[in-house]
Formats: sequence, structure tokens, C-alpha cells
Amino acid sequence: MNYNEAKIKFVSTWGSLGSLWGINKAMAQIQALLFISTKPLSMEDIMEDLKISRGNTSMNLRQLMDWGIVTKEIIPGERKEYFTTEKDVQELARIIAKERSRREIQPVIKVLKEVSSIKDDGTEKTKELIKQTKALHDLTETADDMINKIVNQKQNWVTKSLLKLIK
Amino acid sequence: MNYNEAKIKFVSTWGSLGSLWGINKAMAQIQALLFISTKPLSMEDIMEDLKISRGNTSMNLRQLMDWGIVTKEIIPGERKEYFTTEKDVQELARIIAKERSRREIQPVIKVLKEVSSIKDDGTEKTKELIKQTKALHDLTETADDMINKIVNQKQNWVTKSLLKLIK
DNA sequence: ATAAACTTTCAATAATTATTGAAAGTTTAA
DNA sequence: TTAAACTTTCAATAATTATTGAAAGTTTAT
Repeated sequence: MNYNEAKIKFVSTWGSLGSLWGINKAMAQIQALLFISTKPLSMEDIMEDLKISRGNTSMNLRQLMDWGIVTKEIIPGERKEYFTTEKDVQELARIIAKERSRREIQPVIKVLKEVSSIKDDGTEKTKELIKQTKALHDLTETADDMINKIVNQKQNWVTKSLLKLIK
Repeated sequence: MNYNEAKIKFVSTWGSLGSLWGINKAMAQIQALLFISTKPLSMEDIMEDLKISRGNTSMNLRQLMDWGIVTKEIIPGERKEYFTTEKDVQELARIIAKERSRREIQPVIKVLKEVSSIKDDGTEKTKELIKQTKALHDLTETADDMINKIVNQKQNWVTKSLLKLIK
């Protein structure tokens, strides 16, 4: 496998993985491209490399900036805008975990709390609903907390020693 | 909010959350319905409650069984098949984490390993590709390990004390 | 062996989501 | 102030994914 094959494989794999972290294919591919680039890329560069339209590139770059993963780079003397992504994987993971928690997990926790707080009318089905949604609420909250805590540790040794601990 | 409102809210929220754990809406809704039901439900029951077709119900129940989340229940004297879901949230989380890891994370780890193992031809771009995909490989592998380890702890106190530790 | 009761399959269709491309908008240089 | 260089917006369209429903398949009771 040479450089170009490897690059294509990485970008497309990372793209199809997008669904795993809740973003679309183009968005994930743009991020992947920037992630392995040695220098900032222009919209033109990205469109050409991924063979996607200008509009698509623009919209997805904006979303990546909203997530806080990609930033604009001004290159003196250049008219075009250039883009870079966060290059540190730990920091990338931190941002993604935080955003997903905020956008998706928190709202679910809220609903689970609401649902599990309905008045117990004494019927079996109500008791079951309360019991099960409460369990789900606790689990979701704990998992969310843990992921955020783990991912917020700046130093990698923490992750490593933690892993050793629970083996 | 009464029982029925709460039930509808829970089922639809859990359904739209499906994307978070990589399954479709109907599948997640069926699971949600079974999760709060006090007794096994027939295909008829599910179709009626969620207002979805027989075919859809059949296909999604089969997928849930493939995941190992739902099981067939034979009720003596009854011709119909009945279904139940795993009721313990810890066990449910264990199954889901394991399946997602197997279906989605492992293949990605494999590709990252391949890509990061290409021959270093000395160019800057190749060095960057290797460096970045290697970092991603290590992170993904560590995260996958941790999630599996955490979720495999049967006793909840482990999770709790672990959480306290990393606070 | 037959038929009723039930489940599965899958081609057709509907719903959703992503992408295009060109017009409108913005910024900069002269 | 003008126009070139660039970016954004968004209605139309394409691609993908989910759903239906009816025919085919299976099981069970008689």
C-alpha cells in the first residue's frame, strides 16, 4: 500500500465511521483530510480532493467549526480562507465527547428524568415504567459522567493507569 | 403527565436515540416498548402499539434477536410467538457495547493499523499520515478497551468507586 | 392430508437525508 | 466605486434508508 492508497483508505473509512460519532460522511471526510494534511487546506483543495461540490464543502466546514474541531487560518497575502483541524487526538476526543453529550445525551437524560418522575398510581405497569426508566436514567448519567471524566484527563498516563486498575 | 403520555414520550425519545447506538428507529422503539412492558408481547401487540406494519415488526424483531437483546418466549397453549427484552440495564449496556465494538470499532481499528503500517518513504506527508493514524489507532483501541472493561463489571459498585476515583 | 394461524420475505414505495449548482452575498484591492 | 475573488445560501435533485403489504413459507391441530 503506497501513500495515496493509504490516504484514500483512511479518508473513506473515517468517513463511513462518521455515523459512529454522529456526523455525516462528507463532514467526517473533510476532517480526516485535514487531520493528515501537513498544511492548511483551502476550500478549493478540499473540493478537488474529495470530489464534492463547493456548497457541500462550505456547509460541512461550517459545521466542523461549530463543533470546534476545525478552525479558519488566515494566510498573509492570500485571499482564500484556509482550514486546519485539531491535531491532538486526546483533545479531539475531548471535544467530540463534550459536544455529543451536550447535543444528544443531556436531552435524553432530561426526558428520562421527567418520565421516571410521574406519579405512581399503584398499577403494575406504572411501577414498571418508573422502575425501568429510572434505571436507564441512572445508567445513562453515570456513563455520560464517566466518559466526560476520562476524556477530560489531559495526561495520557491517567487513562493508562485507570485501564490497568480495572483489568 | 400520566402513564400513557409518559409511555409515548419514553418510547419515542428512545426511538430517536437509536442513532446514538447505531440502530434504526423502529428497532429502538420496539426495544423500548418491551423494556417497560410487564409481560411478553406478541407481534400483534407491537404492531398495534407502534402503528407499524407486520413486515417491519418482523424484520426488526429479528435484528433485535440477532443483537441478543430480545428473546422469543413460548407461552404454553398459545399459537403466537411472544417477545421479551433484557430487563437489566447493566446487562443491556454490556451487550450493546460488545456488539458495537465487534461490528464497528474492530474493523476501524484494523484499517487504522493497516494504514499506519505503510512503508515510510521519508516524505513529510507520509510521516504525517503514519503519525496521525497511529495516534488514532492507539486512542481508538484504548477507548474500546476501556468501554468494554467498564461495561463488563457486573457489580455496580465498581463503576461507582471508579467514578469517584477519577473525579 | 388439509386448512387455519401464524411468520417471513422482498419488490415496490415512501420518507429522510445528503448533495449540487447557480444566484446572492461579502470582502478586498485598486 | 467598481469589479474581481471569493464564500454562503437554498431550492431542486439525487442517494440512501426505512416501511409497507401481499404472496410465499411454516407450523400445528384435527
